[in-house]
Amino acid sequence: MDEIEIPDSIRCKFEEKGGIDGIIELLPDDQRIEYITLIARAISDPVRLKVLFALCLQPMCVCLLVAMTGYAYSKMSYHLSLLKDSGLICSRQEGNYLIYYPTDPGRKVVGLVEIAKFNE
Amino acid sequence: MDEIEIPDSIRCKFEEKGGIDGIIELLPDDQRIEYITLIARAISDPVRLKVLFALCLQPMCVCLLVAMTGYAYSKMSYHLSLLKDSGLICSRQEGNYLIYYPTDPGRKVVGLVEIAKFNE
DNA sequence: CCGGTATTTCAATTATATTTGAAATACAGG
DNA sequence: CCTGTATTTCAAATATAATTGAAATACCGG
Repeated sequence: MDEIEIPDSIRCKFEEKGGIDGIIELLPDDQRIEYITLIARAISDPVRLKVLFALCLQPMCVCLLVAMTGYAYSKMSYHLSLLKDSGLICSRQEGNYLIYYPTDPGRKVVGLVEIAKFNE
Repeated sequence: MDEIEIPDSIRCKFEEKGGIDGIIELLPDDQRIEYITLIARAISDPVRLKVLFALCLQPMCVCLLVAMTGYAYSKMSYHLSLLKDSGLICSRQEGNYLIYYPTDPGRKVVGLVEIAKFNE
């Protein structure tokens, strides 16, 4: 099936694993890949990541997040909606206020990031 | 210092933590935040994530990655450069071929993602 | 029901990321 | 040195994401 030249140093191991098709089978399925990239995109912005961390310390209303970051309301609202759409945070209404707090996956993501010390 | 109204349900805990300034101090520092977002951006694309997973299974030359994904060379090269710039993969030359393989942080990222089963 | 506060939504703009195909580079073997 | 293969680079085009400020919504207390 493969008509590709494969460099000697990897051919043997590569073929042991069933070639390209074998490797593809060992990869996470597309649904999982999509989910991971969704989460990664959500935390790929410094303010969104800080907000997620902060909410894990303390649920907060939008006005506090605005005060914490210096962002405009509309900007914060946009970023909160991305975090919400990715399932990392949610909110409850209390009077005039919307209190945002992390979901279980949100806490898990923060936990994993904290494990990863990346001490290069 | 804060001239913001804070909803009752969170005021107490919020002030215990030192208010906004207290919470900001508990957050990861900016350098760390930037590093995490760099990594997150790198794996925020499905093909880049698959490539990283695949390289953890088996170092590969570009032609194999191209065959695996169906991407054009120039496209694959662009995505490889992003993964490389983020420090998740690197390469060694062997004759005509460039063999890409994961760095330690690259393997660590894949390991963390594998831990995170996100069984919602 | 009215005025005020908290927050979101919207449309227009700007910025960033990705794709594309052609041309350039780099190496191996004859 | 010439040819072929592997890969990258580049500039132009396209697509996606983020910012902005104004207007809309939602809820509260009087």
